[in-house]
Amino acid sequence: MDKFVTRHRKRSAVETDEWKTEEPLKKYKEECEVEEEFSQPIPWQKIEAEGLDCDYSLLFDKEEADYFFNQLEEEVEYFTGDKAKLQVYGKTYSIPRKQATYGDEGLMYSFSGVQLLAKPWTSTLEHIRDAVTKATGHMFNFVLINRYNDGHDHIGEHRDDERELDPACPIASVSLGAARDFVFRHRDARTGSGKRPIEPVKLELAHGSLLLMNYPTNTYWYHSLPVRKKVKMPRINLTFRRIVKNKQKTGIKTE
DNA sequence: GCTAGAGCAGAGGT
DNA sequence: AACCTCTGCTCTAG
Repeated sequence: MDKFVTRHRKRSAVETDEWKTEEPLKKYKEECEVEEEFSQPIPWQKIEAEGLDCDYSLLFDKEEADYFFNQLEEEVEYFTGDKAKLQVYGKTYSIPRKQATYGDEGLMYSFSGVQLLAKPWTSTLEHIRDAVTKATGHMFNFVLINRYNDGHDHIGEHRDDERELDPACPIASVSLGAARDFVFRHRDARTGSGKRPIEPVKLELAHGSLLLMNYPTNTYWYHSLPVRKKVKMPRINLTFRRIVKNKQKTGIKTE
């Protein structure tokens, strides 16, 4: 039996034409203004296990999420060429997804051994970032964007490199587009000696959802976005982070 | 309901 | 942190 914490709460609208209008942005801005006056916290779902501490919520309703998805599809410039490749066991592969990075001016980060400069925030990304800040109380100076074209695109099990991240600031993962399964596995439940029978924690990341990964989740738990061949539509994932300047080194991978 | 085959998902090796 | 292979599970057409 699956133990998914959440199931499709809302049907994805990516397969419809509903978002092809300017109305959602107007409505979103109006709602932001209303929220200023009648601000009430969004409902969070706590996800906990040994050494794992996450919070999950629906940050955007379907209309807002559709709008942001569409905007990002038009705006985001993903890496191509060598920057979209990766060496594993001596072989070069194209990474099974698309990636892009945006952030505060001058922020450097390392990826697959190459130092790159974060692109400047777009207005859409600033909107989303500010919504996340408003919902969480945390500020972010960097976002890594992963685009999964369909259920064949995926990311393998990994932990985020915390050495250049501010551990007091959670990683905030916003999902837009197709809902995808997301799996946490405790490091001690993986292969090798000293293996312990710790159940994986599985969730489904819905269109418009926000997953906060709090300390010390990334110390003990690996996470992945597994292949799901039945998924035919794209998903865009934004992981907002706080990078500590002068502490930057290698190996950001994300979800 | 039952069965056989296809396809999917997960684990381990490289 | 990628793919490949192997194994076991689930789904479905007949």
